[in-house]
Amino acid sequence: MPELPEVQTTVNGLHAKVLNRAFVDVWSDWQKMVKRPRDFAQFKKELEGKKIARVWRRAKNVIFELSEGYSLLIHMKMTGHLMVGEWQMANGEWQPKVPGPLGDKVNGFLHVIFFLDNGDMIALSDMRKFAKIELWKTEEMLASPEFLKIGPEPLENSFTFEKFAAIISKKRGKIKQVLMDPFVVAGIGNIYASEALWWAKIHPEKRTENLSKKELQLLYGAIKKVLNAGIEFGGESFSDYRNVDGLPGKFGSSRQAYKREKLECARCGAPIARIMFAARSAFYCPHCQKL
DNA sequence: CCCGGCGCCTGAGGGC
DNA sequence: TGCCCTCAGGCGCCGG
Repeated sequence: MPELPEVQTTVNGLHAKVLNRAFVDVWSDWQKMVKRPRDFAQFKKELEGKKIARVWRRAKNVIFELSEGYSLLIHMKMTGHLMVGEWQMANGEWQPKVPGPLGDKVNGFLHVIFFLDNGDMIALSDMRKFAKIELWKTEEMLASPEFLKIGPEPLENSFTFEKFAAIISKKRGKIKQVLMDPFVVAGIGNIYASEALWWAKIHPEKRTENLSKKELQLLYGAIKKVLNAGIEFGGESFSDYRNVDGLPGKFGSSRQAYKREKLECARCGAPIARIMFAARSAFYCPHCQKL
């Protein structure tokens, strides 16, 4: 489940490996992942020959800035991950040319492969096929309503405490749910929301209107802390996430709450609890995270 | 506006 | 061994 740190790790890896390469072909066995243009043949035709000038991230979207004013946007959703390497078709399946992590079972759900002009390939593995691919004119993408309404980037300097507090004060609801809203803050998902609330000692169901300024300050710092740690460790691979080399991230070693149900809280020793709301599980310490 | 719930998908893991 | 159920959850969308 790639969230901001996982997407950033992917972007960093892509940027290092595919800069200045041009797309020469695309293969897919699940063409409906391509949402724009809806027609796959048209998508392929428009993409071919475009050169990668930059790879960047907005919220959880991986964006390839291309030549001729185009951008290729990929959202990996739940189980998607992008890898760079070389694969070949054998017995009706794509196999990595060189044995190694790319051949791991987790990496084997290849549904889209982009072929580059140096023989390298960018492969999208996505077990659950939720990923979304869109080819835009960059200007249209940047001006699109869905892009404009994305919330601030929590790791940018412009994301000040004042801005964060102002946004939260406008939203009513349970803090964890509000944090995960991509229009409130970009890129925080289930894992990092639970982690940030643990560090800030705030109960995930605490309502935003009941948060003190002190709590908001702690939460603001905790968000930056856990996201930066996530990037530093190359992401979290509790589920299917892998980096561009097909390898798992190492954030798991510093997880304090997520998926630690019944294990001891590192701060007070009480067992971590799990509750469900908004169709999602939240993990927290019932002793030191206050409502 | 707020909230909940479903759809999109499929594999892992538990109960029986 | 195998079948059925639940769970995993980003995000758009719909409806009360």
